[in-house]
Amino acid sequence: MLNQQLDRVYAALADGSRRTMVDRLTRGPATVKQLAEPLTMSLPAVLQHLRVLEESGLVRSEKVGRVRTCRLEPAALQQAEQWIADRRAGWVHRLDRLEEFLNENEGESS
Amino acid sequence: MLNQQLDRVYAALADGSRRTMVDRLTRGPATVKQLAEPLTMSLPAVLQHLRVLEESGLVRSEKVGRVRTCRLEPAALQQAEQWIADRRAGWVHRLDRLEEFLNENEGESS
DNA sequence: CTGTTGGTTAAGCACCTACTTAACTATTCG
DNA sequence: CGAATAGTTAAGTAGGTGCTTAACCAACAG
Repeated sequence: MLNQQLDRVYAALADGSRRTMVDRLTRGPATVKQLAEPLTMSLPAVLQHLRVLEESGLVRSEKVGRVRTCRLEPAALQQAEQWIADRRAGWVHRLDRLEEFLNENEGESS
Repeated sequence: MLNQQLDRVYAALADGSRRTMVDRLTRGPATVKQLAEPLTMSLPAVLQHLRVLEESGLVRSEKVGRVRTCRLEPAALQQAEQWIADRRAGWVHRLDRLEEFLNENEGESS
């Protein structure tokens, strides 16, 4: 459940165009046109990226009149950050263990 | 350059099996066999996941005798964490501005 | 030397992804 | 109204991903 959501968030971030879109949205809401502007691809392609971002939960959008306005959903971003932070924390804790010292110095005599 | 590396790190993390492998490696180095143990797939499949992890820079491995030992490369993990942290920081800054706006216009209508 | 363990390579297959173009809808402007 | 704007849908295509099985090699263990 949560695992699949993490899959989608990381998969969404694994594309430069989508990261550009996310980056733009950190500076405030934007229309589809505005999100497309810095990208060198057709509008339908942008729509498909947007769909990936929405399905990952990173972005939410709402249509008013003929304009769709997109905004960031920081909870999903935080979830992805947290997973990494937790693992890095575990790794740091391991650094304190004697076992590593022993492994690194195994058979070192001269 | 760096962008492609980020692509690869996020793509590597976008798979539950690979995250399981990374998680295992936060508890110390492991052989291919050990990484494969909790996963319900063939050894060649695990090798392919390992290759993705190595190409992303998240994992480094070394073969001694017939045993390949893998360990985490936390720099890549930190890079991925940092990208998100930077964007979240930008978003938080924007929130402050919104809050400011709301405060300035407090009680202005009913 | 022989068998077992740990890993590796190759080939094949079922999806999935990131685009494209063409055609279309719905809103707003003059 | 009619044209321009903003977005959407559909269909096709090239290439990538995540597995599988079969066959294989290299390093120990007995």
